[in-house]
Amino acid sequence: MESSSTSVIVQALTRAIVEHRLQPGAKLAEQKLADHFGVSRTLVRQALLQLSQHGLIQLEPARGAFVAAPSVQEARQVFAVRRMLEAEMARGFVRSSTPAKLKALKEHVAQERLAVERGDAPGRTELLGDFHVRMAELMGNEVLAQILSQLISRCALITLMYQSSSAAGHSNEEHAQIVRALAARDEELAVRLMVEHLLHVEANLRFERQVPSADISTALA
Amino acid sequence: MESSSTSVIVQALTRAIVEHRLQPGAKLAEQKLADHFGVSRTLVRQALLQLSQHGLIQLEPARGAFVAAPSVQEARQVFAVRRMLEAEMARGFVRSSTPAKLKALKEHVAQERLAVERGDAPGRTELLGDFHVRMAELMGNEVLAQILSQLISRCALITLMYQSSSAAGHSNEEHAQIVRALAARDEELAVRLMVEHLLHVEANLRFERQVPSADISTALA
DNA sequence: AAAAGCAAAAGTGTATACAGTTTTCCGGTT
DNA sequence: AACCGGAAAACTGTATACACTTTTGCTTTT
Repeated sequence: MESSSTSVIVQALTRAIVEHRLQPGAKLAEQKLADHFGVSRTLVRQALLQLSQHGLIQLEPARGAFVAAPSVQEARQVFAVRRMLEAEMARGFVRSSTPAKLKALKEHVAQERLAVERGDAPGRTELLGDFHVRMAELMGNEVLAQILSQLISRCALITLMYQSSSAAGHSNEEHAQIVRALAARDEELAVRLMVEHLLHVEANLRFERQVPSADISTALA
Repeated sequence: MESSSTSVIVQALTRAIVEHRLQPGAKLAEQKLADHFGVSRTLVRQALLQLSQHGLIQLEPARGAFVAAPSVQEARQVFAVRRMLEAEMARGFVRSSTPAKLKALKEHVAQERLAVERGDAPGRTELLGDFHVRMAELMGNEVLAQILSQLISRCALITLMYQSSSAAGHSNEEHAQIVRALAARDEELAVRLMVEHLLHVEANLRFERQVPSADISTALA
């Protein structure tokens, strides 16, 4: 089993959603997607099923697939889980860190900085999220990395819905701080910085703001 | 979208795998499952795709679906993630606990005890796992509850593969201890007991033991 | 008798067909 | 002019069809 075509579609749609080229609430018609990717509805449906499990789209019976529009409550829950995982991830990273792993993280932060300075919004968002996934991967825990990867995709969608006043540079600086703490092998500092970083990101979201939504039922929800 | 039939199949197969009625490595032929559930292969394939994402089955291209046989490494990763999530879950539970929530947990532990005393192996395994999911649900974090639910299904499979010398009664007693700490609103104790509980469960697994596996490639892996 | 080879059977991967539901759009009514 | 109603179009949910791959089992060969 396992079709490579399906995962291509999943990745393409994930990028489109996370980069905000598909706005929350937008309808994803199966036939149109099938035409676009040059495959049958069968494969599109498999991809949509996966995306719904990742929390990026919502499936409504007999109505179809829509880009997810996470509620404030859901957004807070996602961030709460991220704090749980990533605090301990920082601790574990200190314990299993090597010069090579630290170098990889430092280089990633440098790339983030370039994207921020370049004003490259999509690349910036992707790199800022990937920092956290990269850490999980470097720790060698694939289970953690996969879960985190999905949570961070959802966060990207959330961040773009409740558009923060672009704290991108701030995030990049905090990543740099975290890496310094990891390099110093200061467990408690690394954990604290990570938790505070995630709290900052969440605090910068403007939950009061209503996003113009693609369909009425979402707007009135 | 969203077919109720698919989730029925997912649940039925999950139970069968977790209750060890399907042994690791066993082949899951699509047509046989389709006949058994009285549906077409289409729905079976949707279900298998979901189960593979839950880590309960493995899909091999053009060869089909097989009940997962988690490696020792994967088992340790799953437990590591559980410790991350559940330590902080215990802390959060103390902060948001109410008499009603505590009562629900106490009753659950009592049910576990009955199943242990009754010698009801499948019911016991399910209840011991559900304790952790129930906690997440009572905290009101659905994102956490869903992730934990999947991790615990994987743990049930792992536990049955690396069959521990039945520490079921021990687990039940530790659950009771945790609930007492939650009732006393002792955050640090609750967190410590939870982490130790998970370490005990993991420590009781006999990773050296090789499970008789259903097919050769798995056996030789 | 064991091994290699090949044809038939079984199984997976993708596309298509079809039934049932939802959405759209147009004409009639108030 | 706004609203309601119904037929047509579009779309989803499930089953089936078909091409291609893997497995099986028998036959042939060494």
